[in-house]
Amino acid sequence: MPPFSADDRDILAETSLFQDLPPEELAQLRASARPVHRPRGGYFFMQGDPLERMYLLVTGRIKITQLGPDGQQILLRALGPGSLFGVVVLTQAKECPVTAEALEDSTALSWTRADLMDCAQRCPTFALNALQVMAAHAQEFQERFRQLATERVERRLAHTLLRLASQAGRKLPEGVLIDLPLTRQELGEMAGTTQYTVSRLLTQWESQGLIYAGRERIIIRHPHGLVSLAEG
Amino acid sequence: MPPFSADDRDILAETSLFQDLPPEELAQLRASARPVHRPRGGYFFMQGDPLERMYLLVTGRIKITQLGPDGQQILLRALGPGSLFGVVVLTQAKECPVTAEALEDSTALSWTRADLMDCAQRCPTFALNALQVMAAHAQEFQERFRQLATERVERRLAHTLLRLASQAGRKLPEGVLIDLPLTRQELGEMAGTTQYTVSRLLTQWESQGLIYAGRERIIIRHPHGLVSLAEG
DNA sequence: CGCACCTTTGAGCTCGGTCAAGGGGCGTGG
DNA sequence: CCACGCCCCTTGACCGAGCTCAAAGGTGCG
Repeated sequence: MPPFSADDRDILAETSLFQDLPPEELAQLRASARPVHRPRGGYFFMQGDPLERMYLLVTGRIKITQLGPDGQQILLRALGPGSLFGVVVLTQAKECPVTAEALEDSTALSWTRADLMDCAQRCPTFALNALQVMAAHAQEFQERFRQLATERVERRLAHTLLRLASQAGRKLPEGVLIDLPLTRQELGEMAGTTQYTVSRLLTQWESQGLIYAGRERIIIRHPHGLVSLAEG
Repeated sequence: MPPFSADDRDILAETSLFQDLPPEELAQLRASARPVHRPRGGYFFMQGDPLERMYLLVTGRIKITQLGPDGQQILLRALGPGSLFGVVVLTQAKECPVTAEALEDSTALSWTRADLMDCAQRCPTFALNALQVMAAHAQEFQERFRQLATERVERRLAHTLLRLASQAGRKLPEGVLIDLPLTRQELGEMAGTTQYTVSRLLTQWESQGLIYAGRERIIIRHPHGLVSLAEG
């Protein structure tokens, strides 16, 4: 079996980290990619593991979580096909700072630190792309930090839903489906609140016709309504 | 007047972004550096400005703040000599996402995006260094995001003081001075709380002998005491 | 000396976290 | 196909950490 299919080629070409690379570098990266599969509930890596690989999700859904010293968990990101994770391997960090768990059966391509660092050494474009990716993360978390510090739960949850919709939204006749199987608990871990508060807010918004709230399934019926909640 | 002194040379060599660069690149960077001065209360850049320059603080103190859509401000970082700011100019972002204000009379060296990008194109080491810097930011804010989402005010403020001490601490016979003129208000904006709560906690800690709390001046007498508060 | 701003302290209140209980959907195994 | 059980979700009641508002010292600078 070849290590990748025609689909994988598309995925590499569509990933911002690999934009504008010379063909020989792309070929090299394709050759050094290793496919990895994890069943639902499996881990690509766990917080504290030695940091060895970067991943590009091909199929499935995963979540990135971080555990506090007292066991409180937060959900940093929930990702679908085409998303990178473990980008931190491009730095000199020794341990995984987060955990990557499959929400569904998932497959990813993966590269070792050495492969990527070699590429970065040879190809400034790659290093600069990586810089963009890192900077986007830093920006996102700065922004979420501000929201958490200054905004009420209702707004934060509205922002969370809108962000999820923009990252993993699928257009349906009824509205935009958030195409990730997230529980109330997990939404709470993203927005910085509890499952109970999430449940109450979603129920309220559903009764106002803003959303449809099902089991691990949310459809946003009136995005502009949510936006006005999120912005005040 | 020459554009930089012997001190400036030391500063470049000591900055992680410029580590391990070939001598000709370093020389080029020294040549393209532009000194900038701001009085207390002045701005190096403001949120929303066109993003043009990166800065390296040579003397003085500055704070990096972000303004929410409703005018709520948070303080992201407070920096002393040797610190970089405006690193985001290395990306393709068009606007400053934050404001940099001088807490004291301050001077910095600055470079344009073009100068830096040229350097990154020629020199992979520079691009990789930049990647480390960005990654460190992303990590820090991920961590602070988790703290804000999961920890009580008391712990967050303890963490904030310890972080400030590690970044801008000066050893004194009585303890570690946080060498930044921060008000209770500003500490609150860093820890995600109000000036009132900060004041109450500092008073309490002072009465326990953990710290000395003066006007825009804090000395940590028993770091390990604060650590045990911060960690539980 | 006076003013601006930093800091403290008290009183009251509210958002949202905690705890407890119960309903419901889905998958699995019989 | 049905039944069981696990997990997800909802709802109510309570309550407490910390925010808000108000007022009154301090402190340094012009």
